[in-house]
Amino acid sequence: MSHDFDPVAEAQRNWERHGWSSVEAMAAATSITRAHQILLGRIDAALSPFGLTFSRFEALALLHFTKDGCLPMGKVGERLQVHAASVTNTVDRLEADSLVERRRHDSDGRTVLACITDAGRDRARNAAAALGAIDFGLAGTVRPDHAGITSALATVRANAGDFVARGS
Amino acid sequence: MSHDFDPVAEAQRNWERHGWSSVEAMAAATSITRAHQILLGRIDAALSPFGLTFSRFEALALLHFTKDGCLPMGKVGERLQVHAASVTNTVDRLEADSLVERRRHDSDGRTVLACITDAGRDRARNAAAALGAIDFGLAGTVRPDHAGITSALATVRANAGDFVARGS
DNA sequence: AACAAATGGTTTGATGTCCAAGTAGTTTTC
DNA sequence: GAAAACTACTTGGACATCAAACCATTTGTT
Repeated sequence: MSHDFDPVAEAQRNWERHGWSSVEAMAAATSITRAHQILLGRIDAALSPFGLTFSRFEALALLHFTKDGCLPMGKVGERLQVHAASVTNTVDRLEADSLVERRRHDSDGRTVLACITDAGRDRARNAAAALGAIDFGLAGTVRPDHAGITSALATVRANAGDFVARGS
Repeated sequence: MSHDFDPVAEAQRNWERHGWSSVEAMAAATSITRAHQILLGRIDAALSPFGLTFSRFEALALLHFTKDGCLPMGKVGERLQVHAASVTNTVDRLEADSLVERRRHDSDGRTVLACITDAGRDRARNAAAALGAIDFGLAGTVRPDHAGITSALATVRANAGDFVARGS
């Protein structure tokens, strides 16, 4: 499975050799891309026994965390940071599996609520346990690394407007 | 654009509240996913004027870096860490744009070589400059952060077999 | 030689993402 | 109160990815 070299280091050498700019940024971006690919592969593998993908799991968990298990489609996309069209797609599949159901909003006819079902809650709990068992694809790294990763990427997310960086 | 809260911190609170495990790993994984999403969006936006996506650019750059501009399809997938079917798709599009051309291998009839054209080299150089101009989507972060991100993710990649961790 | 196994690519089908456009339903404005 | 503007969601199109099935060419075995 392993290579004779580190792909990122190799890319760095090539960029330098050709005099291309922003080598450090390139390495960081490539690392993020690769890490994402690795994690997503492991996570989806852990979730497949439950008939879920990471996207669907995230939506399911989000609904599970809400007060009454419902959330307007738009809010789901906002929280998960995905396009509205993706939410439609995700909820379609979850609904086909009876893990979520669509309901009309009482006072606003435009709004569609996605509501988690009891089966959905069970599925979410079991899937979450499965993800915990593989440490979200990060098994093999030690705990301190988790915080290191999170904080190293915090600047990137803050810069994109994910949250307002505060003094504390 | 920014939210009232940090989505990652919010998720962390929810996981803790429900007693779900591996909270730190979840936060790290979520951060990686989100950072990837942010970067890919910016990178693809910077590349679209060139008619390229990040995938196509990566393939083009890889070929540009080789000795004679050619590489077997399989090697491309290996280096870029993508499925063979994705390479076929990517090269199809690059070829349609005359940035790459397929050639037969001299001694092995099974092998197909992807070779970058002169137009492909020009496009690669210009696109690389455009990516450098936006610091690979990391503009806004200061240089030291780049190395921090790269090293924080190195353990993840090493653990996945991207490279053999060495003493040095 | 002759047949079986392995290798290299492509094709097909299912997922997932985004964007752009379209359809309702709601609010604003004059 | 009717037209204009806005909001919420769905649909359709373009890409990218992976898995599995399928072909063609080599290589290995007997």
